[in-house]
Amino acid sequence: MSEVVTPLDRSALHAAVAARLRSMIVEGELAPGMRLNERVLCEKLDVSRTPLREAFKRLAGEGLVVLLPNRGAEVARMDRADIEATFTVIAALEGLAGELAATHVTAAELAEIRALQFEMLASHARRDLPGYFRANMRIHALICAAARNPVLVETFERLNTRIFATRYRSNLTPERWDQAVAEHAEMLRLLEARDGAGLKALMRRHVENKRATIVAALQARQDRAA
Amino acid sequence: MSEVVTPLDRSALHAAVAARLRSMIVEGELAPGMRLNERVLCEKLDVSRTPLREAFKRLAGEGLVVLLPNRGAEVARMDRADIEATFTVIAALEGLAGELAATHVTAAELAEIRALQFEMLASHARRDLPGYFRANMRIHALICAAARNPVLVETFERLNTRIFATRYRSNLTPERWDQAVAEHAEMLRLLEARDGAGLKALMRRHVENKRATIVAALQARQDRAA
DNA sequence: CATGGACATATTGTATGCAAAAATGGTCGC
DNA sequence: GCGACCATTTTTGCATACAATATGTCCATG
Repeated sequence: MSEVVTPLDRSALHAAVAARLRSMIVEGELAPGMRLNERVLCEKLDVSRTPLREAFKRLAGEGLVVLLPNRGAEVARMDRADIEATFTVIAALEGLAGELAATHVTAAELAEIRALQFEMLASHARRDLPGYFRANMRIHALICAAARNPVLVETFERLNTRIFATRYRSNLTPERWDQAVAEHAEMLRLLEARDGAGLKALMRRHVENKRATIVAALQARQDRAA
Repeated sequence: MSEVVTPLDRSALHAAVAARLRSMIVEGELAPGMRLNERVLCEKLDVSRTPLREAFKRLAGEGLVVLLPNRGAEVARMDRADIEATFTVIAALEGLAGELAATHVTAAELAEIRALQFEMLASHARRDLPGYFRANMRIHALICAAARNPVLVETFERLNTRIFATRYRSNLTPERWDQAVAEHAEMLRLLEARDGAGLKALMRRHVENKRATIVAALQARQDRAA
């Protein structure tokens, strides 16, 4: 196992450890279902067990980690049904975000979303999937922020974090990719038109389309395995 | 300050402490903004600092507690805007719950919701507000459960916990109370008719009406204070 | 009287020790 | 060869000790 990657901020160790673990989980370095061994992680992060255990509890509260009584902690597992259920809720939340953003979005935000839309088109043209997802993700986050509802932002982030790898590191067929780009163009148009109802419906559908793609891919993988 | 109320389950102390604190926060025994002094709570709950601090971190992950660097923890404060924002998200979530419940609700669940509706009518007739809220709350929880989406349930509970006291211990004008009861009758009718779209719209509106009532009450209180 | 600084106290944050529970491994019996 | 059982090791959970930070108090000074 590798050594300490980057030294942690020694003030507020538990928070720093939680942040590091969160990122390791999101990046897949700590895979779903993986057991979180205290001794190993203490050595790796160069901290004692106290802040590490406190970080576990924090992440358990966020739903990223599951605590097993007397058996420590593991990265939360997500089966197909969990992922589908999570996307369903996110679809509703993003629908709400779109609806509210249409009312509250500022000119500066709209300009930034336009810029990101072009970045996304560039990545699409280059078939640069990581670049595409980066711009895509920022557009979704910005629309959510433009809703001016901190609870919505927090809830969205919380759920989005859990399915981050699934959502933003999946494969896309050329058709589905084209469709997603077209949906984003329409999203931008509706946002510029301040059409809350339209944006709400589209964003919900957009996320539900993503859900369908992901679920189908997971189903196919499951079938291949069987 | 009072002594230990009920001894805690000594296995899984941190979880037991978290549960106890959660209930104390929801019941208002630990009010929003109140500082959580470790020594005091250790004595009161008869545990050492370790499980107590782990419980703090857990509740922070759930958003019930805020951690202040080097200054411990306090019960999360909720100003008028936070409460309003929370209701807005809950309204969307309950809308989704209604929509999905219309498809997935079982006959047994429907029967129980009918029974609770009658209980609620009884409490309303007696002007028994606590009894009314008890039945009311259980109906909302049951519809949410009937949606068959564990992520929705978890997210709903998480947000509902934060505004629990506000939502379920508020005052109601006779008119607003009558209106709420009427909305519940309509909710039941739409659920029986398996009208997902109708129930979605109604539940969202129902919660948004509640939001308006609460926000107006908070505003009035604020004005009086000024 | 307000203000600021030094000291004392209280509180929080991290590391470590100890006990209990779970995992491991090896031996025996079948 | 396989599985059950027991001893050993490992790991977790809680308590406590120690260090660092924040808070409160008192007095001196303007």
